[in-house]
Amino acid sequence: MSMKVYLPNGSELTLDDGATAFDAASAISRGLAQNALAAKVNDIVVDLNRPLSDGDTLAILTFDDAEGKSVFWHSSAHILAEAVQNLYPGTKITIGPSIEAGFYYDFDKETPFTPDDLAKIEAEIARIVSEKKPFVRSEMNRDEAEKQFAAQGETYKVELLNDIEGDPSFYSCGSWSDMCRGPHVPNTGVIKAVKLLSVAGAYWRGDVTKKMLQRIYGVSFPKKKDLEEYLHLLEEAKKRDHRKLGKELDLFSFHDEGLGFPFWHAKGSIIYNEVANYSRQEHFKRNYDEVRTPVILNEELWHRSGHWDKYQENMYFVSIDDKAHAIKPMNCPGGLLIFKNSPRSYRDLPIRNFEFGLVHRHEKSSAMHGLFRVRQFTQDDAHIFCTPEQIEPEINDVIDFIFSVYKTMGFNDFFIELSTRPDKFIGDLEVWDVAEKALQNVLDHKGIKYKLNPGDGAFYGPKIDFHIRDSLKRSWQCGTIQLDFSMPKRFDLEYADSDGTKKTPVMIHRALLGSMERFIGIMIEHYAGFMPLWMSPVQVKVMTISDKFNGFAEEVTKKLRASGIRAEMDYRSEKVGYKIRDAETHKVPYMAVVGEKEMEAGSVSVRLHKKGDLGVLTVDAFIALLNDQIINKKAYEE
RNA sequence: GCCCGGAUAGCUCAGGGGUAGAGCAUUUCAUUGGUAAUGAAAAGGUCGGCAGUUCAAAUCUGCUUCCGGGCUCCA
Repeated sequence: MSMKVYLPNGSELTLDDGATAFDAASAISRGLAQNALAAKVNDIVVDLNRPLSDGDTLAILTFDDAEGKSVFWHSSAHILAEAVQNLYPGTKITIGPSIEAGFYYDFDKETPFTPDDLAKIEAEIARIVSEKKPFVRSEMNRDEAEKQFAAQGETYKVELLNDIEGDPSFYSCGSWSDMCRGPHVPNTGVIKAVKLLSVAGAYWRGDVTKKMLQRIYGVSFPKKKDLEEYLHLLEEAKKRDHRKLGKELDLFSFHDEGLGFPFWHAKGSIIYNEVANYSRQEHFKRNYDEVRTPVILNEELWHRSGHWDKYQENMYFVSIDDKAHAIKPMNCPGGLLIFKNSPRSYRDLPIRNFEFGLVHRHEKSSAMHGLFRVRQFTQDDAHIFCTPEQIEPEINDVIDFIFSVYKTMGFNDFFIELSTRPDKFIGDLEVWDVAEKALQNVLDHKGIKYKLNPGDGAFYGPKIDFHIRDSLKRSWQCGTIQLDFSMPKRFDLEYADSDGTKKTPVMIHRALLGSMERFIGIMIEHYAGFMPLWMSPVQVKVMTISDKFNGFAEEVTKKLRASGIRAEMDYRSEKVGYKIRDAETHKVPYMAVVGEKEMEAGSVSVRLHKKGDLGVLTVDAFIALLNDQIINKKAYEE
């Protein structure tokens, strides 16, 4: 008897009855059979040795597939756990999933792992891999499983068992086994290269009230070369770290005198101001008005807004004339007071008030991270007050606005999350439902892919967040759009509608870049410090072949600066190669080399960083070239 | 807040119970050189802070501050 299965490319494959996914892979090609890690049958990822049925759709998963990687890393975590229990008997196992890049396993062990331990564990893993032990799936009656765990002292597994419906499945490698849904790679031998990266504490089930476990992070690959490449990539990524580049390029610093409060140096301030100027222009184009609200406001306001209830621990307080005041953690209450200051008509709506709002939040010191997580930052914030009918078009426009700004900044790779009502919220349930639906509608109508994050909304409304990854692929929230029916009510905002009745406006909180600090940090990493010309702190370095041409070089520098170009001259009596190297390492985009020929012709030799000599241009032509790129905010061609 | 690791010159880092090392950067002198490092010299440090052990601590121990990697948190 034979059966047919359907492959991803639409073709069908005829197999003997009882054939497995591995048999199918072998039938397709020997290479595929060699690289096969798992299979996807009717959209479910399963073990390769699982028998197929007639009519199944089948995809063979290799390390090139995201799901293949995930199985590979999950199996690696199993081997890690076995290695740890072999070396450190009495260590309890918990969970060990695959993650975006690699895997981890959480252990309960009396003494924490040391870096030396990691090396030993790696060696034990290599031994297990060399045994090429098959992963064998089995099922066990749950009572029996519980008995076994109790006998082994695997208390965490008992707890996990309680959350499972039906009988649990197990995967064993030789004598070692772990309760697991699977699937797994065929045998330990496929995991050729494993590197344990770090140890960290992690609460059992992510709950602070529970015990802290010892987590080991690792990564693995089917080939040694892949691991080497990955580790090299990691090293390269670390060189892009904005904290490192911020120091090297003299952009910003942090000091013990004000932990978490960034100091913007001259060069960093230029980037900051260029971004802010650009933002202002774009807001102007889109009919926003810029406002400015105070940094300190009395405490009562924060009670009214609900922030005090929820975030007082993260707020700073000061006393003025014996009255309690708070330093603003958000700009919205100030924005509400501006709206409330004048009578409003439906004809005024939507009102779009934009603000570079300087906020302070007391983040835990352990949470701080360069410019990404600070205690003082500036939001490119806006509050849109509108009628219910205007919600969807306004949100639609904001999303377009964000896309446009991110594009100019050079970001195509970001992702979107829709976060819904949290446990601690204000306002009515029905209103929340309407608000969530509105956000979802806009996203759906625009055909935007997003991840749903249930329970992660702001306390006053649901939100759409825009996340961008840093050089180490950690994601950070940047843009945000939050729909709020509660604050306007709490602050008794109203407008006169066309029928003369008073109505409460809807408020949309939104930020495009989010935090200026965070976004600039992300940009520094994105560009590896090679900022686009328009925001480069130094756009041109003028340098002479010898001191004899300093006079002319000074004229050139002056002329460039008179045209608004940030040019600096390197006066040092060094060879031009030295000055070029210096400019290159400081990531200055353009170098203007001046010698005898240039002085006679009134020209400069133009050099672009990373590219090299572009030839000779007259000073005017050079200025025109620069201005074209600056005004149009052009990116460098790669 | 919790777990682990770290802190030596402006930067990157080596060293290690007996008066502190390198490279780069800085300053000075010589050199005036055509697209990623000219040569020489000088200067630069309470080895994060406090206590303890010791004849002697940058080195060992404890505490503490800050930094890094995670967990938790992130309006």
